[in-house]
Amino acid sequence: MAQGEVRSGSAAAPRGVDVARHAGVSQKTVSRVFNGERYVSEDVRRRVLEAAEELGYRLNSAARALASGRTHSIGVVTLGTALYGPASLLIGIERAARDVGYALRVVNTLEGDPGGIAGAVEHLLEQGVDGIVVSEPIDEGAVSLSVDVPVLVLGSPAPFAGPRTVSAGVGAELPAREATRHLLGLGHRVVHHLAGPQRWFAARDRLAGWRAALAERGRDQPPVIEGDWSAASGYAAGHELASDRDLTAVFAANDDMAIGLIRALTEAGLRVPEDVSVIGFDDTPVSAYVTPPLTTVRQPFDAVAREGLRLLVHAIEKPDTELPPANDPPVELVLRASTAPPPQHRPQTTD
Amino acid sequence: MAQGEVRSGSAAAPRGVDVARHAGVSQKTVSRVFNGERYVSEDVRRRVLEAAEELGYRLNSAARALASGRTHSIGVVTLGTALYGPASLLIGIERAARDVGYALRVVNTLEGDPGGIAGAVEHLLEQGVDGIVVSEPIDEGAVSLSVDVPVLVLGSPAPFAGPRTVSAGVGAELPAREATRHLLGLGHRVVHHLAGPQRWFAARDRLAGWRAALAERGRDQPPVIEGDWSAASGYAAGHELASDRDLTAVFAANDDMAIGLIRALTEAGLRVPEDVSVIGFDDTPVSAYVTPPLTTVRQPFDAVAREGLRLLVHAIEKPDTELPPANDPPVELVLRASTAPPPQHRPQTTD
DNA sequence: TTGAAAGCGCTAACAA
DNA sequence: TTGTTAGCGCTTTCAA
Repeated sequence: MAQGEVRSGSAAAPRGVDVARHAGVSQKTVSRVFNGERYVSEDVRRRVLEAAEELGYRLNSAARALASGRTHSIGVVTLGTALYGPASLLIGIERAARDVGYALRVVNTLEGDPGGIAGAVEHLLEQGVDGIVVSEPIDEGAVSLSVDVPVLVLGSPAPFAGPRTVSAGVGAELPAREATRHLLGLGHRVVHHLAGPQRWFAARDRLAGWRAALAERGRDQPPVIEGDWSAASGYAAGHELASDRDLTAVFAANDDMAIGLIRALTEAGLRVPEDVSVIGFDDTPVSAYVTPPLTTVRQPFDAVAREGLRLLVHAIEKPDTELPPANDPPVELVLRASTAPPPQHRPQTTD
Repeated sequence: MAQGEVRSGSAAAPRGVDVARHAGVSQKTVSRVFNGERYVSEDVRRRVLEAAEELGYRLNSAARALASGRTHSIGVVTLGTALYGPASLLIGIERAARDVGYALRVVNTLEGDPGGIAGAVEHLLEQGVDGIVVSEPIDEGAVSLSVDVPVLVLGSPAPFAGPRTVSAGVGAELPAREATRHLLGLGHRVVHHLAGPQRWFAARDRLAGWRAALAERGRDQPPVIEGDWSAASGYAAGHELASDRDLTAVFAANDDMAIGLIRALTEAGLRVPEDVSVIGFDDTPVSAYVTPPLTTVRQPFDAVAREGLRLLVHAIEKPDTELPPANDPPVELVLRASTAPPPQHRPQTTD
């Protein structure tokens, strides 16, 4: 194993003045160099950089923040991060933030946390951030916040009204509708929905898309079963649904639930997709490799995060100019083996 | 939808002196109240709190950090966070950190990033952190860092030597050995290993455990196949392994690869567990619901994070006292349906 | 193109 | 128990 060595700092950290003295310039000039300001001669810049290197100088971000009022950091409120969606969004946000020179502060609010999202936002505000991202929010009723920085809401139309609130990745309804249409197009007369927890806006959108697809074909809407995103809840739902003689197709609000659902159906003696078709949502990395490989909806998490951050940074850095046009990245239906036409031998009524 | 309202800040944020004036005390007293210091009369405390509430006062953490030299925040370097393990660790870290009053700054270093872990650490140091967590590091050769804060390395024996380096969750070898033993105990003569990427220390530990289990029984070690943690890589490996007539058991270094592997074996006409037993590692939330439900090793990510943070915070706050004894939380073998005795009909040689 | 001076809002050290 | 004073290391403003 390659061992790295860590030089533990001994004396106090060098400051800008130390570098300045070393380079024979003023402290302000050091500041100029490190902020990439204009009006620094090439010679001076080089000398400052050398001196800084030699002393192991690092800008002190606390001092910088205090003097400038800007922290160059963005706070993220995320829920249930171990879920594939939120985790993927977080990665995308970090990436995009770093690319534009912002650091990330993270607060993870699990459902049921005292204070909820509002508390998490408050916490971030105390830490000092130039902007806030609320990733995949849930409905916590009326929330009143005193926020003086721009807020980006990811994965739902902004649940907080506010002059400096932007959003991205709000397009879950349409793909949910398409997923349902896909099943309908295969010939299924009824499509059941295994919904996500309805406090999540993302879950509501999917439910709405499903309803819309059924409505446009004039189909009945069977009762909705609500899960909690977990495979375990999908499994429980599957046991319930398996007793329904009319069951031929289910649209699950995420892949994990779809996987649990399929397991339960399999245990009940139903084959997927021969007896029952199942479609998921998210396209997690394992979804293509479960049995049967899951037909699902792929979400462009990275693109959503990047797009959202673009808007947020604009709102931070050019507060008085208009927002650039939003272009939500496209969501994609991924056809695999868990969906098929309904079984022939089942009784079929006419329209 | 319940709409929250956001009161956008208008004037400049109130400062400690403003609160002080309002409450008729000195600024220092306000500071005392907000830091929970002793020697503040109940009456004064109440007045200060009321004034602060009224003005919407919030401590300015940049000023605090500048004056005190402490940021009350911890930086996390994490790799490929969408993986279940790292994502779970991150949640645990955030939780544990918040519980002890620390905020979190996150840098996500993907494999192949310029600068790698060292660059990420440097980045955190610039932001100002009181301690650093390196979660599930990979081997990037000799790394030389000038770090003057304590470092916690999660999931591997510290790859950075250093006076203020602690570690937790380093026990992957033993459970890997037990997983292999389980297969051996079932009667399998050979256990193959589908390894994780060997730059990850976590993957090396699992490989070592597998080797150790085979060695203690004097069994041959078949060639190791190396994946990249993904189900896709497990699938590719499965196609390779399926042609091996002797294949009856595989220990995969994580659940995702195990799932891909099973898919490939299934496609090759091999049944799991009747023909081939497969055991995974991690116990992701879907592992119990794939077909067949996966026998695996459950990692106590939350406990590991909590334990590690306990050590880190000790190193931060009491740098001169001895570390409390480490107690790595236990890892647990979860028996499900993907493992069974080897097929009877296969030719069996004697020991 | 460079520099000097004046804070940013807090905590530390000391006094009262 | 409370207050006073002096920085923390930068950026801002203004002057040279």
